[in-house]
Amino acid sequence: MEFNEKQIHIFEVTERMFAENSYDGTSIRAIAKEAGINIAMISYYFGSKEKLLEQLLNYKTANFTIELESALSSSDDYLKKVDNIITLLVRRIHKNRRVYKIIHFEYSNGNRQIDFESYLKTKKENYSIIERFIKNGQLAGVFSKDVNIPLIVPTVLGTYFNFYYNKRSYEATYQLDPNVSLDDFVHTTLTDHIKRAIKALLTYEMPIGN
Amino acid sequence: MEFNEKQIHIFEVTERMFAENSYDGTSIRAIAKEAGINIAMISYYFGSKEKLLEQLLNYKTANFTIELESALSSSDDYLKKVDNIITLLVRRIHKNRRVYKIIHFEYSNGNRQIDFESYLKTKKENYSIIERFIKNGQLAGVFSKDVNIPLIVPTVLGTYFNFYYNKRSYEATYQLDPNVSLDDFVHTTLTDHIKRAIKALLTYEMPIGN
DNA sequence: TTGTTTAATTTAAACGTTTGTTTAATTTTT
DNA sequence: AAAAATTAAACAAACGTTTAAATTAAACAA
Repeated sequence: MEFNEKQIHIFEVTERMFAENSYDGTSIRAIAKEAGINIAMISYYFGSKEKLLEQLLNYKTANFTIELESALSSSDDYLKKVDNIITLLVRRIHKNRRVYKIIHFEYSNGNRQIDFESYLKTKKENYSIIERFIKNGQLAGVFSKDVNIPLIVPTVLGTYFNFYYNKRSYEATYQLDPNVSLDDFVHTTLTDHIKRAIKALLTYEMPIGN
Repeated sequence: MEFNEKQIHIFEVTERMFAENSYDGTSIRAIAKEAGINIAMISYYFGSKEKLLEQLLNYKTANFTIELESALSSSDDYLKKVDNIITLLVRRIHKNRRVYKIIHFEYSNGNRQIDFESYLKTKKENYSIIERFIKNGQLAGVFSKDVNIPLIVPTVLGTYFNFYYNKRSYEATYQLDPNVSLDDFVHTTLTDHIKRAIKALLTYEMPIGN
């Protein structure tokens, strides 16, 4: 799919508004006003509001084949490669947090039918790369053998999004340093925590009796 | 706040519909139809749709003071207590996953003003209990000293919710055993994974050079 | 370059529905 | 007889979508 500048601008505005106020909480009039266009342009360009959502999701997730391969082809050791992967993952989900939020709330419901095959395909490919890396690490004796591999990425992404979705109460509970921006916190403290958790998980050997 | 049977029934219906179709995606007519009542009853009982949301959240989160104390006062060792806490946490969030989803979307937006002080207070109390437990474990030499304590619960909850919010693509990617119910999977495989991750994180000592 | 024609874009206005809320009358309970 | 609960009907406002006219851009022949 090719989109012109105006369509991409509508995508940017729509992504922000859908993420903040949900699909049904955002009227096409509000989108048009924010984007500086006439409401009829949305039907003209995308056909309907629902098709706008579908094309938005496919456009925004089209480049989700992250550079995992290059991160894994370095000469670093296994634990350093884990760090590299997590740095990449957190950077991507933080950059794309809004479209992820839309997916979590509008697509995860089975009740919306969206053509989203390309997203699922990319997800499978990314998982295969990570799975192979971990299995190699297990064969090399670095990683523990009884790890639930499919649940590792959910732990990485979940930690980030649970922080993001609870930012409001998180700030109230822990009084974050107001001089540290969200971006800084995510790419330092939060990323370090996730790196630590995953490296620990991958190298953990159950104490006897468990 | 005291609510009669009819109000509680409306809460149950509303919770499910708000979680599935969002606040703005659920009309009070749809709620009334599903609950078998007249639409005017919602204004009569709750004042407005927005006040229904507020009272729903407060009602559904009123009992979030989980039995952490009892789980920590047992004679189990520290690692077994971690297991106990996680079992409790996962049970609670799974049981209350719908209201959590509403909170994640409708409240995490700063733009909705809901009186939710009691929820924040409970959260702080629960965190204090967990913080004290971990610090005791650190003093006892069981837990590592350089753990980010405020981010531990986000990792527990986040793993669960990332699975829940991506269930649709998760199933497509990993072909879950269709004979294992969601409840079973959560309380066995998923809970075990989280237990392992947190115990590993709490006992992990960074290799030299990191 | 010109003027002319065709296509693409943009607009304001209107369409029928659905929205949350309120009213006033009715029924049920106390 | 008084209070509480329930109902159908109506309200204006907002919704997604479509229409037909107006404007702009592109293509083309001279």
